[in-house]
Amino acid sequence: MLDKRYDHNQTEQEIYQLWLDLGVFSPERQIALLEKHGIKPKNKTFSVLMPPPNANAPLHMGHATYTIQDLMTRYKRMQGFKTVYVPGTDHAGFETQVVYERLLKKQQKSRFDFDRKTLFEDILAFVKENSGVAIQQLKRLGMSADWSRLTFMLDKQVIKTVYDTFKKLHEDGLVYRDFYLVNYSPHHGTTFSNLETEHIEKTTCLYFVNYKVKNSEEVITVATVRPETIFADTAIAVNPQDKRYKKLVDKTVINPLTGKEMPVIADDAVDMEFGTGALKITPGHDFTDYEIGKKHNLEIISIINLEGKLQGTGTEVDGLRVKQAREKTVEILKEKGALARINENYVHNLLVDYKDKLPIEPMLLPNWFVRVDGMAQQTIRAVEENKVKFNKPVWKKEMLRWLKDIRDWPISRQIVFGIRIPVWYNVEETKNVFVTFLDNQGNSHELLLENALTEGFTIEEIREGLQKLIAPTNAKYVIAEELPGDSYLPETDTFDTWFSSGQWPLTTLKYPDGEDFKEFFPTSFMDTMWDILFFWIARMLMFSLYLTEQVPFRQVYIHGMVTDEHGQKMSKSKGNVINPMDFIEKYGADALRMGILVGGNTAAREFSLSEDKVRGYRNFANKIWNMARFILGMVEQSDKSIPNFNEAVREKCTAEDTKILEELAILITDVNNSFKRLRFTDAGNAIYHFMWHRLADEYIEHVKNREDKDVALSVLTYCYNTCLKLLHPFMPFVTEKIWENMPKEKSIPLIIAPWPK
RNA sequence: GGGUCUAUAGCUCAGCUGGUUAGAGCGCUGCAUUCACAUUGCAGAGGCCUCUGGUUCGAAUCCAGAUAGACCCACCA
Repeated sequence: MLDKRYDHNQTEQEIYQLWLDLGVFSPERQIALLEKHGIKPKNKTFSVLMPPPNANAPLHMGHATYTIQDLMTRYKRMQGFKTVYVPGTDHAGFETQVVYERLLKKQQKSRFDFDRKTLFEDILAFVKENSGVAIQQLKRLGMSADWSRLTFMLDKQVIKTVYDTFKKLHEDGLVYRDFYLVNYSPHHGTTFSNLETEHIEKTTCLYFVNYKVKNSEEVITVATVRPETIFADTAIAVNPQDKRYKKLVDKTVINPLTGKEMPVIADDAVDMEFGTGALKITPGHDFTDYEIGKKHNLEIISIINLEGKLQGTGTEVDGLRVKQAREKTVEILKEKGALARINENYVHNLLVDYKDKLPIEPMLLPNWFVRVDGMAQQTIRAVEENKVKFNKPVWKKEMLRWLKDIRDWPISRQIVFGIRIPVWYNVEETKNVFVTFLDNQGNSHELLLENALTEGFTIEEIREGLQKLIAPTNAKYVIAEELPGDSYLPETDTFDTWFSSGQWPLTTLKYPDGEDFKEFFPTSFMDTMWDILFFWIARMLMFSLYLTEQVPFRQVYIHGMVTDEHGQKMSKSKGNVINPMDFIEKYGADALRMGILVGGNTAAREFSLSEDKVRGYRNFANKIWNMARFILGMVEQSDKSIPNFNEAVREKCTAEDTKILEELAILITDVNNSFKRLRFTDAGNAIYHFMWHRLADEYIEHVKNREDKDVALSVLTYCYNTCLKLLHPFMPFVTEKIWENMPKEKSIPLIIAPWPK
């Protein structure tokens, strides 16, 4: 009846369709089906939220770890919990816009050719066009998610919740607007949070520049990698302990480029050991200098604009990009004889964005911030009190460390594809806002609103073609979802993606009034990788505690990164990237799932996945397939009167039978204990070993020689069917397919068959 | 600079609160094919458990140090 070899491709499609037809992923339907089969469900729920993959990108191997979530979901579902696995997709604002802009570039266009609204609609259409892929692939992995509950990050109800949260934060005085030195990427045209930046080592020139002391022959030499920012210098700082410079403190020096007088100040932040021990202070373009500048009340000068070009120096460097400006500035310094020397092999840590590793300019820009210390305190308490559990102590520690050191959260992003910050500026009251817009003819303008109005543009025309708006920090505004009146222009910044995804448990379950929220919140199990522990897990905890005073999930499972067979991170440049779909094609989703769940320890920081491993588990699928063939063949031969395993059969058992039954009982206990301890590898390994090396290699061989085949076959079928149940959460497809064909008492689908106790 | 983790077979890793002869998968070697399965079976080789000390009747396991590697956070111009 069954083919000699197990054909995963055909079976997996067929079985997934079977589950969809049953509707069993829906918790309501699950309960109805259980009752139909006369099984009493547990009076408890189990809920898991899927970390939303990017809607417009295909899955990568990291997503194969979603099988951890599906494993728990299936395990609990079989135990009779009312179970829901809620899927969703993310708009991934910044990432998606980057991808889309690359497409535009190929068409010789750029985002500056479109007004906000058009650009947003175009990107959304692009995402929608591609958004089926990720979901199709999740289905191929076997995710038993309730697709009727699918949430997209830009769904109406999500935006509604995000806006409500923003309003509440504002009412509670936790939102503020401030000029602040932020991580600005001239390349991407947006601000980043500290979490979105990193440092890379780079060899550059370290320039030693002389600053003359006023009314004296003396000079102070300063070491810098950024001579172009000398135009914005407002002081020289030395360490108060530094004897070399003691007599120069409070003296005045002359800026070699601008000729401006600036003070020499003393500050502990200066490292005597570094360079010359004297530090030039540029509060407008450096984070340390900004702090020092504020402390000493220094003027803050900004000479780099949003395109990364210099402006306002009154010299030939104006209009040059930072790199060229630096070369030009060095020339000028040389001409003026202010350049002492250059160290050309200086290695320093350059601040870059996480995406393209391009330089970040610290820029003084008005930004929206969320005051987070209160929420952080609340979260620290919840974590310390173990309201939320982590699978390893290290993650709890990491979480607390980050929360205790948290800074206010800049939530503005200057990208279009996201949820717009629902703020409107009354431009009759505040006219000194800076606007970039396309007029009726599609020509671009970049100027002060006042001037635009004088030039004859109407507010409406500007609003329609608006690309970017920068309002001063004291601008009057109202919070509203829709245009509040004719004299208003919208804030053009969008929320940081993590501002909306941080509310994922609330938005997917339809906080505050939805049925799902009442029934399934707090959720039971949250699985993700450690790279977004702060980005996402921390933010979800903070938002949920702030809004509901409850943690959003009771158990956090942090899994490691999937690496190649040598423990190397998969990356395009290394050429070792494996597409999960290739493995599914070749070896089946069941085999890939086993490769992830059992082939390595998912809780380790990294775990390797090799083709050999997955092939091995494909072989295992075939092995259990053939065990079924053997059993079915025997049943057919033996005049079809194999008794179900019961007390009568048990009385006739031989020593071998009793032994295998005892071992099965131990297996069940072990597997349940392993699940309790979230040690999936142990559970899977135990089942694998028992089925292959005990049941197949030994017991089946024994059965072949038995006189009382009825008894032996009854025991064998019982053991085998029990193993199918245990294995189902790991290898759902092949087990369900075999289950359909096995002799058994009840014809309940394996996916909801009662879990062995 | 602050913090964390790892080191066990050729490879990838288990080995949990110390306790017989240190385990698995893959790979390797030899043998077996009208048998449910060659996507198989049987047999086998292969380990100073990184090093040095310490605690202990007993250490892969606990402690200290060394060496090597990985990561997180912060960042010095």
